[in-house]
Formats: sequence, structure tokens, C-alpha cells
Amino acid sequence: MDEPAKSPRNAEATADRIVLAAQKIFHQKGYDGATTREIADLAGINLTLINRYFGSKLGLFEKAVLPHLDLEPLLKGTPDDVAKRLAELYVDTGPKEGFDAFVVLVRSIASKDAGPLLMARLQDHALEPLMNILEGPNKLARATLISTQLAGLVLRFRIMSQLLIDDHEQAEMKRLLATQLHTILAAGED
Amino acid sequence: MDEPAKSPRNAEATADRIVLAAQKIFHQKGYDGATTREIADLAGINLTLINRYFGSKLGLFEKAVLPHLDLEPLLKGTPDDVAKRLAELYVDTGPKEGFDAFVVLVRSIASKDAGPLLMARLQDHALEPLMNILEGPNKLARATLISTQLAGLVLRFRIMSQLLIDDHEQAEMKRLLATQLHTILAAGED
DNA sequence: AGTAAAAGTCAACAGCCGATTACATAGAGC
DNA sequence: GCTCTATGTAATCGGCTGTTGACTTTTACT
Repeated sequence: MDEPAKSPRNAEATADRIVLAAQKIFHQKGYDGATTREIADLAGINLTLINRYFGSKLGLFEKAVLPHLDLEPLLKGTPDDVAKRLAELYVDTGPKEGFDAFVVLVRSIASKDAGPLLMARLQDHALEPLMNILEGPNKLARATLISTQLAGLVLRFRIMSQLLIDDHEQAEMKRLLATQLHTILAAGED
Repeated sequence: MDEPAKSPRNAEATADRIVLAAQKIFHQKGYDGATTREIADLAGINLTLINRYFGSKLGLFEKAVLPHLDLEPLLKGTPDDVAKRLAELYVDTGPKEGFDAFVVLVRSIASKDAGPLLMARLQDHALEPLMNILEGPNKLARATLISTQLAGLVLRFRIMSQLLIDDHEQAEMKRLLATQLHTILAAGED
């Protein structure tokens, strides 16, 4: 049960531990709810190292969370592929452990400090990629309706996840969602 | 531009002023971001009256916000009516002034104190009413997909509302959304 | 071995927050 | 007019937060 032998005086490794701990705490409590002391404790490092390595709490947030707020990796393939992948991924009643940047987004959107950063990032790395894979007319309207549906699903299944769901209902939900997404994604196809 | 002549020593009127101010501040900053001092200043009353009349900040939140978190009034009429009404209401790029309980919800969902109250209330006064107006099978799945879409739209148009939208795109969005909602709402009709 | 820089530690500051206690004032009923 | 109570005010407490400056320890290099 010894400590993991904290490799001696390695700045890079220390910064990594801080980032890992920050992701976990930001995920659980959002930006405002997270405290630098709690992050430091979880990382097993001294509080002041956060400011030394990242300048400020907000600087740490930018390094630990913002880069992972990106929808693009999920949008490869045909409209069919994308619709099924998103349905499978976002209708998920599984355990909520780990780190999810979109959960952090919803839990931090009201923050005076982190909110503006999140909105700008979402614009460039969620709505834009979504518009770029669409064919046909009304790209903005269609991309918006998809992104809002996904945002709502994050809220429902990854934040308000206490309400359990029957397996059959869950399967039906995935089917309905995939159909809904496909309708919008393929609206411009022949 | 005088003050509204604070009627002398009227407890009920004072409590009302506090509620009004609380709604405005909670709307703007969410539960954690709002401070009792700011609410008291806006209401033009002494800070301690909040605790006297409502017990605590959370008590004020329960009286000022929770009762307005109710989807039922919007669900009257035929599926056609409901779909068009929701599309018109939730795809709205208008000014974000006033008080909207669903905005408060999204901005407070991460709060350790207010979060649980909001989740319970949403379950009883949003998902339940939605399920009750549905005919046919898979009520939970369909009601969930509608509620998540609406939640996402709140986030997009009432919180991340800085991005303006072309009139044509907005009209198209309403049309698409109404179709989408109607498909789910009327899934059990003949 | 000696030195200088990097890495880590310690103590504390200044500010804000919700809540409480004790005190002052006005109004209603007799 | 007096008193009791409801209403409003002032001062402050204890706690938490992000951040900073001064100090100590380790590592790398000559």
C-alpha cells in the first residue's frame, strides 16, 4: 500500500499528474465547484505547483479540459455510421466514472470564467465539424438540431443519470435516436 | 425614476420583492454563482431578511425557482399543436431578459445543493407530463428524446445565445424541429 | 566538492460567502 | 399613551478560495 514512488523531481510527470487529477475533479464538480486544493490533494502535489505550472486555475482548465472538447473524431464515415455511432454512445446508462469533456462543459457553462471559453470552443470544435460533414441545404439548422439533441443527452445520461432505464426502452431509444439523426444527417442525399 | 415607494413594513410585499430579485439573479448566474448580498441589493432590502423569510439561500431557491419548473402548461392540445408550439418557443433568438426556470436549471445543475432538487423536480414536472400525453408504445423512450432535445435547445438559444442566426435558417430550424417532435409525439396514432 | 538552477514546501494574505446575534424602529391593540 | 410584537438594521463570525512571496531541498554541471 505504499505510494507509487513518486519519481523524483520530474516536472513533466508532476504536471501530468495535476492534469489527470484536474480532469477528474472538473468532471465531478464543474469549474466553479472544483477547488485547487482538492485537485492538488488528489494529484498528491503541493497546492502552489498548480499556479507555477499553469499560471492559474483557469490556465489548468484550458490545458486539461478544452482540448478534449471535440466532436470531430466521432463524425467519420457514412451518415448511417455516424447516426448509429452517436446513438450508441450517447444513450448510455453505464457508470459515469472517468473524464468526459462534454460533461464538464454542461457543469461549467454558468461559470463567469470558464463559460466563455467553453462556448467559443464548442462553436469551433462541435458545430463547425458537424456542419462540414453535411450535404445539401440548411446546414446550420440541421447541425444545430443535432448538437442540441446530443447536449440534452449528455445532460440526461451522464449528469442526471440516477434514473435507471429498462433494457428494452434503452434499445428502443437508440433505434429512435439513430433514425432521427439519420433523417437530419442525410437530408441532402439522393 | 424614484424607488417604488417601499410600502411601509409589509412583510408579504418584502418577501415578494426578494423572490422577484432572486429569480433575476438566479437566472443570470445560476444557484452557486448568485450571492444573497446581490439579491438583497437588487430587492432593496437588508441581507438578513432573506434568512428570516426563507430560512436559507436554498429555501429561497425552492420558493423562487422550483415551482416554475413545469412543462405541463405547454403540452395542451393535439400533437400538431404541441409540436408547433414547442418549436416556436424553443427556437428563439430573442433577447434573454426576464426569468426562465429552465435556464436556471441548466446553470445550476452542477450545484451540490440545488442540483438534486432540480433533478427530482424535472422528473416529476417535465418527464412525467410528457409521458402522459403520449399514446402508443415506448412512452419513456419517446418522452426522453423530446425532453433531451428541449434541454439542448435551452442551452443553445437561451444560454449560448451570442451566436446570431439568419432568419431563413431560423425558420427552417423551426420547421425541422416541429417535424421531428411530431414524429415522436404521434408515433402511436393511427 | 561546490554552486546555481530547478523543483517542491510552508505560511499567509486579501477577499468573498452564508449565516447568526444583538440591537433599533414602527405599528397594532388595549 | 403604553406595551408587545412584527419588521428592519448593523456588525460580525467562521470558513473557504485563489494566489503570492519567501524559504528549503534536490538535481545537474563544472
